[in-house]
Amino acid sequence: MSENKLSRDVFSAIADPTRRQLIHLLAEAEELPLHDLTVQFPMGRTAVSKHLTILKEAGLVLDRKVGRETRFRLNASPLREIQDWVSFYSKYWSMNMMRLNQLLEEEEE
Amino acid sequence: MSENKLSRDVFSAIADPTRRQLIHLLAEAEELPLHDLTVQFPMGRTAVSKHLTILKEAGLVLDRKVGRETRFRLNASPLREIQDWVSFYSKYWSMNMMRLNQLLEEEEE
DNA sequence: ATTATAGGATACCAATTGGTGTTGTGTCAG
DNA sequence: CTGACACAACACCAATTGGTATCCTATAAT
Repeated sequence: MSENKLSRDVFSAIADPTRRQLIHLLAEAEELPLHDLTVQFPMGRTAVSKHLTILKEAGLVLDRKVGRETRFRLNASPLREIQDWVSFYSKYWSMNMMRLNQLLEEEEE
Repeated sequence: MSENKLSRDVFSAIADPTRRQLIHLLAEAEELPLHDLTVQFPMGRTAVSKHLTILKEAGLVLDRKVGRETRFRLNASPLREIQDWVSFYSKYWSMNMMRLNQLLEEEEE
């Protein structure tokens, strides 16, 4: 029933520094209304709300209405896709390290 | 002339699926000229070249001229920043968090 | 009941993004 | 020498992004 109308790419969702900061705030604070989030940024409420919508579309944020406020909380599990993607390349930067070490060893001799 | 044109955010560099595929191709192939990369995409040479420029600005790709062709290769180490960032949140997608979200959802009803 | 607050919904705007085609230049093959 | 090739450098364009200001409704406080 709760179908996501527009599924957003997680990679593009975390591309914006404001959205990464939102993720950080929500990770620390468990649950926050829009107002409390807005005051931490040098931009208006509408802009923050748009960023939260994008995070929601990527499944990174959930919200619930409590009285007159909408409280947002983090759902970090979509970030697993990022970790899976990036960990594939970890062997490539350790490979670079091995090459560098090789070059340094050759230089020493 | 040690001018680094504009240091690009690694997060935004990997936000585009075309650029992620370029990273993948370069990871597998060690070194590739622009032409060999272009034929793998449904777009023109100029578009692929622009994506490679963005990857270069993020430090993810290096290039060298060999004769009349420019060969590109991967430099994966900037991806470490991504891994550092995402690994911080791994604790948030644990089973306990999922249960908390579930409890909050039930409270809503 | 009145007023202040939280935030959804729009309309609007400038800058950026992701693509195109064209032109020019250096390089390799006949 | 003459083409064909690889690519950079532009100019250009539509769609998207990241922000604004404004209006409206629902809720809370007095």
